[in-house]
Amino acid sequence: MLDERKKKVLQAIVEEYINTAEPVSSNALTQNHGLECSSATIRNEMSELEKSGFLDKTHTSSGRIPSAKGYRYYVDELLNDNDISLEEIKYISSKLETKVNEIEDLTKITANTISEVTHYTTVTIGPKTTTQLIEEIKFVLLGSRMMMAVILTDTGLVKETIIKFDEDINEKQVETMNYMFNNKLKNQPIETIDRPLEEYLYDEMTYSVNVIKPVIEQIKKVLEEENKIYLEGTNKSFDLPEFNSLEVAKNFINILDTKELMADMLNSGFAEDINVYIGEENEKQELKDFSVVTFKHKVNGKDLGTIGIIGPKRMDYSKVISVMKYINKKLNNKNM
Amino acid sequence: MLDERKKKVLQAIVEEYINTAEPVSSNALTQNHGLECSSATIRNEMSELEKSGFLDKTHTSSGRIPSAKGYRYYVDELLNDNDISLEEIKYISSKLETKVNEIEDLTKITANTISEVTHYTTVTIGPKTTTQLIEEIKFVLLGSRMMMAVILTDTGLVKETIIKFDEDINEKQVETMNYMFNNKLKNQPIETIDRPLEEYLYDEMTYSVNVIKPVIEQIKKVLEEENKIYLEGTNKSFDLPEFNSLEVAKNFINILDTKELMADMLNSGFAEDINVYIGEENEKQELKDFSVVTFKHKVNGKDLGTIGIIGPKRMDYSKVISVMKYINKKLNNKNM
DNA sequence: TTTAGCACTCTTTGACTTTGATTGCTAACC
DNA sequence: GGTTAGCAATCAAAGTCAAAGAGTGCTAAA
Repeated sequence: MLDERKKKVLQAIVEEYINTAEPVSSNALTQNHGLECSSATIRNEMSELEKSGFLDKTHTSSGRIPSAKGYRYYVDELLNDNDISLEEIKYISSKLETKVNEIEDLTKITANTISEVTHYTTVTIGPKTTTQLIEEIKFVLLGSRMMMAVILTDTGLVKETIIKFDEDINEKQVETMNYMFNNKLKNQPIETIDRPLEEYLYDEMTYSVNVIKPVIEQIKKVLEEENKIYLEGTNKSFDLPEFNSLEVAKNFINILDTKELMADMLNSGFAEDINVYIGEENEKQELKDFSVVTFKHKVNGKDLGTIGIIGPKRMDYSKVISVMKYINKKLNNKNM
Repeated sequence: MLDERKKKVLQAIVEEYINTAEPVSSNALTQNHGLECSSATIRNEMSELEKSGFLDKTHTSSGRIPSAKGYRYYVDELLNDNDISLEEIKYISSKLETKVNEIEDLTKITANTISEVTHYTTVTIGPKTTTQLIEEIKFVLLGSRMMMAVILTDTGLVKETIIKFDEDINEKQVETMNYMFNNKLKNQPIETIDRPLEEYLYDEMTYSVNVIKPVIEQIKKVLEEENKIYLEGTNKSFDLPEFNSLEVAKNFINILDTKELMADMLNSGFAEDINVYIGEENEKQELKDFSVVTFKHKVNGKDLGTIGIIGPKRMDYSKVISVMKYINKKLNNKNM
């Protein structure tokens, strides 16, 4: 579709613009980009790339910037997905070797690492519990009117929640509950906690609705509720020149503050481990001036949640994708 | 110290400046502030208030703005701590009646309410665990090499943590642990988890260091580690005119992103329930251009943590303090 | 003690100019 | 035919300047 030299010019413009955040002039490309021709020739190429929609101009006499189509072509065809230094490899490795007890902590460390290496803001959400199986459920009495339910899923996720009662309960009751819930729920999908379970429990159990109802409700709630969103490196974005515009900065803060938007952003997306959304490719209108790269991270095939990088359209896609691919590889060798 | 009219003038200037964010002119005070005199008289008063250090000027021919001393005098002597409307009372009451199972949730709801009513950014930290007593500690086996420890303190705080082992453990061992830990730790301060406990356990117990060591370490860690910081309404601050300066906005984001700074900010402070720090009164240099109001919230005397409001020095202290006092009253009648 | 009047100060705004970077086009070159 | 030098045209950014407007401080009178 594009001849070799056009590809080179496009790549050079995208990379130069990613580096400098300034519209790229024909002159700037005559040095250090392996293009053995004059600025006039490059001007001709640029003009044609603009006609085909790969480049934009900010005004008639300005240099060129990549268009959405230009970025997309770069991401699909031109980027280097091994753009990672030895120092970065060492840093990432050491961070990922941190011993963690909870999946959430590994997700946080991973997100933090990505943010540190790429200097972009990351957003994190836990894995959807609704697709998982219940491996074990345990109840612990705390005091006389409070109980904790601990649920372990097949992917190693642990969720816990506190349940309060209006009447005293005793160890015996908790034990029975432990037995019956496990009996009915072990290795079952989460939807099982519903009518059938409720009826079974009412029939079989000796104690009252006052005890059973809050238990079922609270467990359902904690398993179905939206996962928490974590941010890393919000301030990093503010070092970028595009955030010198107050409007952009405000916009960005508003977006990060809207947790539902963030959750939708992270949960949408295709089956791919890594998805790139450039500007208007984002489903959400609010994100049209930003690019988002989402990364579903897994350990031994177990879904740990999704990490998103959110930054300017002029994002360093090579670096971001290289880092994610490397982390992906590393995590798959990790034993948890 | 200040005669009545000077107080009135100072109060009027502070309140006008809080409302408009513009330097206040002598003319602006002749209307709607109950000052029965001409602008010239007010100019004379303003001149004297400036000499005594209560007011500042941005330049020779500008109106006046309150100085740090001016704000302090206003907060100590002039503010109205019942500046709260019926709608606000209703809104706050309904929010606080939400049924919660965990202390953390109540803190979040309270912080969210404050942020909604005042339109400022709030920062939240949980109560210090180190001052609390252990009421109960329970261990739950999850699978064969994983255990959850649940710790209940005397103030009703529940902390849980996961512990992983390099060898299999069984229900019997967990039961013994339950017995022995409770035996030694019940109603004891958290410092008890230390040498004495360790030695006692090694002596008395049948199983190995491999099992006991991670348990003690992890419990210590979770009880001693800094509480998480939660932010509410970061974006709200960006509607204020002072955040139209990019420098201020960046600064603010950096501050909010520095969790240690936030933790220190919330943990410092006097025994008072409500503390006000205006500009340079803040211990931390970084906060010198902001004001912080901290609010230790309690239910029936039990410490639930600290909520901080962070905003411009031109903060609506009356509203903020009125809201906090009202919430304080409400929470003390709440039964948990 | 209060107030009217007025000169003085200083910011803000907008119009206008200059500077400099960059393009697009044309004509010559290989 | 593709490549390049040369040059006019374009436009943003920065600088200059004057006018407008808001507000004070001082003086003298009430």
